[in-house]
Amino acid sequence: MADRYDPTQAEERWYRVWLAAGFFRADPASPKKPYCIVIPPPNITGSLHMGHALDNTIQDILIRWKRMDGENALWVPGTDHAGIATQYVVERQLAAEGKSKEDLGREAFVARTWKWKEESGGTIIRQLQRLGASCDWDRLRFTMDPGLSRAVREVFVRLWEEGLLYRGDYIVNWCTRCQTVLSDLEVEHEERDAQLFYIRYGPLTLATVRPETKLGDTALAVHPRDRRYAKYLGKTLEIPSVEGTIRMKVVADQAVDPKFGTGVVKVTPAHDPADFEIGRRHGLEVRQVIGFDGKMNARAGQYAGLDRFECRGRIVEDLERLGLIEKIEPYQHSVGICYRCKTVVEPLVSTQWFVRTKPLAAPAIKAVRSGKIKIIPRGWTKTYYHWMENIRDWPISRQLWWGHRIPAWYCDRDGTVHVSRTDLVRCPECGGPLRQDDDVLDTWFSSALWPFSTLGWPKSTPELERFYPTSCLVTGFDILFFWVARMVMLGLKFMGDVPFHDVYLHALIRDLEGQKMSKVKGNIIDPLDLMDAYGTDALRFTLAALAGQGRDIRFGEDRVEAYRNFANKIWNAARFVLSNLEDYNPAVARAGEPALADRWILSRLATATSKVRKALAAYRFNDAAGALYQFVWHEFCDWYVEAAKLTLYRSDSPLARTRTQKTLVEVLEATLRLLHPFMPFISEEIWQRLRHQGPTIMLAPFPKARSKDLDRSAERDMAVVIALVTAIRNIRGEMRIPPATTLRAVLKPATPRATRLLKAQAALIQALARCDVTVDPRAARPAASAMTIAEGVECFVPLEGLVDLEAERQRLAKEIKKVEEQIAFLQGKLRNREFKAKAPRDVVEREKGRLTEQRTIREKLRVSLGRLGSAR
RNA sequence: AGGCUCGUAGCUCAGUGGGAGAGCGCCUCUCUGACGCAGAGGAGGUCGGCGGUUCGAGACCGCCCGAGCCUACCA
Repeated sequence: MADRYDPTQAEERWYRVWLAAGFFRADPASPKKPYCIVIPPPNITGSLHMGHALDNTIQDILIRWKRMDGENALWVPGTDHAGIATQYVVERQLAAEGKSKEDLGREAFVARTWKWKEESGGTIIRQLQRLGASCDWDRLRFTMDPGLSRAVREVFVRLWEEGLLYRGDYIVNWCTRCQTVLSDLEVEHEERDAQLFYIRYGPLTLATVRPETKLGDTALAVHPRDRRYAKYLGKTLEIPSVEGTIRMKVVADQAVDPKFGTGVVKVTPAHDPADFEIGRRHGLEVRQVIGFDGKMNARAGQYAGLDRFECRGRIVEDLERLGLIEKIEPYQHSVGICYRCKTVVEPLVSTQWFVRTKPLAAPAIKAVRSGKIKIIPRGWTKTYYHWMENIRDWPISRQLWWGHRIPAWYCDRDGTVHVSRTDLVRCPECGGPLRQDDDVLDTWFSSALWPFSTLGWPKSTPELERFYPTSCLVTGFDILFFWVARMVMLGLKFMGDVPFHDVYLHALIRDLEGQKMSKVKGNIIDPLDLMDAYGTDALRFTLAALAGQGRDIRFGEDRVEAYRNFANKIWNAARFVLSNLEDYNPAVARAGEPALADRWILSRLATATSKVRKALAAYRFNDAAGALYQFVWHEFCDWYVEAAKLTLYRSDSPLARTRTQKTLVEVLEATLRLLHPFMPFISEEIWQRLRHQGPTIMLAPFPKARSKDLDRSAERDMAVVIALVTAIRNIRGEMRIPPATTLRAVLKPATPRATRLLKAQAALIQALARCDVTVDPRAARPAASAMTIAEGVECFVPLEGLVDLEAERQRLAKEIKKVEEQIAFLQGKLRNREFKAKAPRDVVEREKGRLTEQRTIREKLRVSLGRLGSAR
């Protein structure tokens, strides 16, 4: 074995083996308890970023854990057709060839996009495999597969039949670049500096940030109880303006805030969501002056053809010239921008399909309230309720070509609308020609069906029967509304049951400055680079260790390096074990009585095992990773392996040697199984070199903590040994005595039990602390020696000729100071009568014990210091 | 505007009512026979601030300051 772990070849090799052997496959016919996760389908345009790496590492940890634990684990993989993003990519390709999608026509464009998907859409799947994802790849799904498309149609038709779907003219968020409608969720908001223009409207003045929309004004509005303007209510005013004299009616509406600006607003139903509502309430005309291209249209008269923002400047100039601008104030407000291309969204009225969400939301709220769905961490439930309770209808049509085309047909002859599971050609009413709706459905519409469409719905399949509802959904909190909430609504609606029992929402990964990673900022950390540099296992372990955090993970590469070192540590521990096994005979080992160190490490392993299990069950991946790290490095490697060297190299008892070999192998093997969900590759690589049962660690049982291994007395005794070794090392370190110098240590135990223990473990202490040990309950302090107390045992280290005794004086003074701080603290606590009266008795007793202990230590240290002084 | 989250060692973060922790970084020593991607030792913290509850608060409550996120029809 090499002295360093090299991940590159092991990873590729094992993944190929696993895949070929079909270890990832789940069988719906298996009688084992089902455990199912459906992957949040990545976009086909995507390539693996840190968010995917985190999300999928967590899922793989869960799936591998459950699979090892004997459950029928199914992880369904797939990709998402990502309407806007994919169409954008192909349009850009066309543009490079000097063509537009219109040049190709719809059919050819869609064909071309399919071709692009076949060629480039699989990148992220290969990258997930690189990450070690143990998905059942035979079940790879795509949102536009025939089966899933059928599900989309079925849902659309049934919603229509039940009146949960409607088509209407509404003000929507329009992206003038993407040329499509956006749902509220797809609009981001950004605080921007702007100007607030105070414009004279006849006898009134009003404030606006969008003077260009004044051309579309169809009324003025004030608050109904605003006395200042009561006399104008219902009147129509003649107003001189840039377009000449215009006539405006003054209406009263609750939506107007009398305290803002002048308390008067201009109403532009065609270009402002609030105004649209006001317009509806008062039957106002919708006068559109900005086109879907973001330019002023013919109704804008002299301004026609100008870009909306250019027009703003021009109108302000013209108003100023006419003396109609009263003042301009600097103003900050939030602007809606397209989440894809960051273009400022234009509210526009158009005909769209909507889902009535209120009836769907009610059961979705109940599912969480009743505990049928558990959201982890808990804090997100509140956010979920708030959104669900204030839910608004969902516009689902998108003006794109790439996606599920809306299954609605219009008859121009009789004006009827037909929604159908099968394609229609002739009008069922009049036999006239039909034209299919041009739009496609929001990508999230098909994603919302993912947990059941991937399992075969609307067909009834063994998979659905077995795995629905799925067990857990793992995703980022940023798509709680986009995706999670909608899956819950549609799952309940069409399956009659929740889509999953647990939702684990993880944090978002940012850079060390807390900035979101983005190509524009150039602060992207590519998980593939990290895997190249440090190995997949190191990256996975890092992500698990960071997963416990709140909303952000500030990601620094040095953390990955640290866990690469951890992988190497495991590798070398295994190397140590394997290199000491040539003569190992398990049959002989069974006869050996375990020594203290053996009992101790087995007990620690049992503790680590239950910690890991508990942490995984609670989705506390950081705790699980921490427990593993602590155990492997600071218990197994730091102490047990070092202790093993004594019996392996220096003991003359063959039985002791075999027994140590047995412990080493057993602990290592179990540790590898514990590590496997986190570090699949290195664990398999080492496990295969050990004696093992079964073809792969993937299917070996996940360790259970055996209560017979929990050994309180071994832990207590080993704590004494460790404390003494550490104390002696401390003296060596503080006194600057080189490690090569063998010290002498005189141990003076205070009880017969301790005496027996120390006599039995003298050789171990000796080896670990590099010193010659004498155990003597009646020992007198040797002259010119350092002294310390650990676990009640006095320990003298003669320093004659080794160091300047002044250094020891200082060291002792430092220790005394520490002890005195403790004493003062404990005394203060115990002097408090209320503490003694009200605190639980065991707490009081513990503190009393500590106080006497610290006092004893202080006295001994003082005596030591005094002797040193007089020794001079 | 409302809601939520966070403020603990130089950095990144654990710590969900009883003796302030980890990783990295830093300082000293070590070429010890698994590992220098290592070993041993060490320095470093008024737990954002102020009040309150409690025998006891980094943890619970209130207010304040600071950072961030989400929701909203602030023209």
